[in-house]
Amino acid sequence: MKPVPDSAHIPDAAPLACTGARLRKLTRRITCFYEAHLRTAGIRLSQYSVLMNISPKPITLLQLADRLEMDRTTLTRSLKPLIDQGWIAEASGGDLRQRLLILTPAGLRFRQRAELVWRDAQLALEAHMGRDVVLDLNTRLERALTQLKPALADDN
Amino acid sequence: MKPVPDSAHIPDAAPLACTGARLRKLTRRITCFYEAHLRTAGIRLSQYSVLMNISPKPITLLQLADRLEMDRTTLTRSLKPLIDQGWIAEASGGDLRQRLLILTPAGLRFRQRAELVWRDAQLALEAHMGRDVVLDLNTRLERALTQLKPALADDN
DNA sequence: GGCTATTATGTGCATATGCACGTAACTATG
DNA sequence: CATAGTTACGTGCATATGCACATAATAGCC
Repeated sequence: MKPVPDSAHIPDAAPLACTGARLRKLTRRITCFYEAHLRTAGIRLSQYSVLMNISPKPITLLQLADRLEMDRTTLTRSLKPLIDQGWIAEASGGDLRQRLLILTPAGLRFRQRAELVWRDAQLALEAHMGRDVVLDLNTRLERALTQLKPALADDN
Repeated sequence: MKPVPDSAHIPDAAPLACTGARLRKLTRRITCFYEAHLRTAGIRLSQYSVLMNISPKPITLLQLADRLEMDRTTLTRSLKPLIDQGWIAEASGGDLRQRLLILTPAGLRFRQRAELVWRDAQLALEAHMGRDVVLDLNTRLERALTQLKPALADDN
């Protein structure tokens, strides 16, 4: 039997290796992987995410940002190229403060093409890393996302 | 017994939900979490990573980038604030092409303080998400990193 | 010893990221 | 209905990220 470790000298609560650094590293690599494919469609991974989360039904910028769980101001800037391309447009509604965003018909068509390319990328990733590894990773990411809810803004 | 699925209609190889999008989302949240702590030390998470991967022994920019597994040009720019703060300096060596980087004594002192703050952040993350979840996540990230080696630059 | 291939690095460009600050539009209240 | 508070948003700033392109220094070869 192993002796109970002396918590004063071998702290049980020693922090794990930096999760943040690992995450960033993996995100860099995987983003590169996806974008190597998506480049043929002329779109970035984050832009693809935006397109997949918008529909012809108007949605405000804030709502879209919430859905994507990204910073409002980041989204503002991410929209520009998508609007320039004509894939997303603005509808006018009652509240003059809000921007109502919609997926245009051209955006829908483009999205369908992009989806095929994304699919290739995802399958290539699964083939490269091992489908079970990717599946497993997805599960853990999902769990982590559940455990770490959006920053509940310290506005209290 | 379940019948063998008809692969023509229920493709067994249907791609998983976008791993890249999840990763980016989690990275955003976790980076925010760390930085909320690191802010008190006046440093960014990525800068902290750089400091933890450099020593008083000279290392070239390319070697450091390889060690951090980040793009060379990203590192170039990340170094600026660290050099401005006096935490990292440049030594001159034989090959005039390369920048030899070293951790300064001030950098070493700062790093020790920053490490305490990082430790708080990591422990807080573990407390918030559940230590087992974080441990598990770390394991999967590590595995994924192993499976997805750096882009082997298509320079062949 | 020169000419060429290779190597180490910087920089422009286009996003991605989020905080602090500022502003216009809407709402609630007296 | 005027005023104060709230809400939805944009923008400046400081990085983060990586690709394409440019350049200086070194190495190899005849």
